Amino acid sequence: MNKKQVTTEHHHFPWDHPRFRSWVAVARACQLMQQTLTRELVHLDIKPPHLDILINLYRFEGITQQELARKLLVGRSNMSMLLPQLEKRGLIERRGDERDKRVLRLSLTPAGRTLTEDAMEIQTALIEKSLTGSPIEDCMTVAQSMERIIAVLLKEDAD
Amino acid sequence: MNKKQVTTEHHHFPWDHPRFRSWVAVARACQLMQQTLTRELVHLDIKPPHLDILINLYRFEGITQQELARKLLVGRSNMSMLLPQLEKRGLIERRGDERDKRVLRLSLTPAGRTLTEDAMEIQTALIEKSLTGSPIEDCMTVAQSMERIIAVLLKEDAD
DNA sequence: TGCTTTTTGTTCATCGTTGTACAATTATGT
DNA sequence: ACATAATTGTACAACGATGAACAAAAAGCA
Repeated sequence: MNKKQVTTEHHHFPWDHPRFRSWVAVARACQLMQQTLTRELVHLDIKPPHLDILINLYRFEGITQQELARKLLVGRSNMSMLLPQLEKRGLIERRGDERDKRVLRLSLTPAGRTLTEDAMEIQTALIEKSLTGSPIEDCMTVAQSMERIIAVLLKEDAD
Repeated sequence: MNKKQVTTEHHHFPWDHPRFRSWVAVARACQLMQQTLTRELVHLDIKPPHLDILINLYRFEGITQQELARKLLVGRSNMSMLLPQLEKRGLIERRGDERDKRVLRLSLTPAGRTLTEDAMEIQTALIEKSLTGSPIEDCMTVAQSMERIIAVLLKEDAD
């Protein structure tokens, strides 16, 4: 039995499929990264979901809650729960738009900007440390595969 | 200013780092995959966390709640919340060990086994469909990178 | 204009996850 | 043997995320 005969082998169990095993590794790595980041952000008194919000406000000043939720792939109600917390802590501001009185435009306060920079430094350091074992071209391959997956699944959403 | 001078450019923002962008793609893909799987499992009345449990019971009969929690990278209390639900639905069994009266040995019932096979088929199909755009060697590269990340972060946990 | 539909944000009940504290059992060490 | 420590599972409060129902505002259309 030559190992090259894989094309004739039947994969009875999911974990025999290379793509399945590959994806399980992705999921576990994500889970671990999230947990580790949570621990390292504890000193700043924020959690990964808050950091995701702050980073997007850092990049896209004046964004809307709706747009923010869409970028983060979460529901609007989620933003309605988290944003008031960050506002009460003086990290962000919510100002109503005069032209469209429905939307609230979001922006970082100076304190929020400083905190975001500190948190991004922590996150970047963690990612760099975790990925130093992988050459850049491998990271590019990973990114391409993930972009493809995202494209497929987003197209799936349109039905 | 030529755009080719990237080697001398400083990366002021995290999203300018290739590894950072790469990881963001990984995280988003994971999030989307989880949401899509949740939708596709709704007919079986289970969610991804339950499926993770069932698959592990399928592979490792007689496993302990503690071992199961360790494999899934979650806390023991989580298993104490979810497993009684699955037991009440007649999908799993929890039997006490006679030698060590602390532990509960877990196993699938016939109904649980059938449901698990149906759910695994759905999950496998979803993964295959999402990854068909990526050749096998790319999947292997992804798997290797993720294993390295997992190794780094698990070593991090040991302190 | 006036009516319907769509969009934006909030509220609420529900669920999964976590961390802590706790009880029961086993292992360790003197 | 006996006291101490470590392990296993549970109970509980807190938090993030979801989906559905709702109110207000804007857009589309007759």
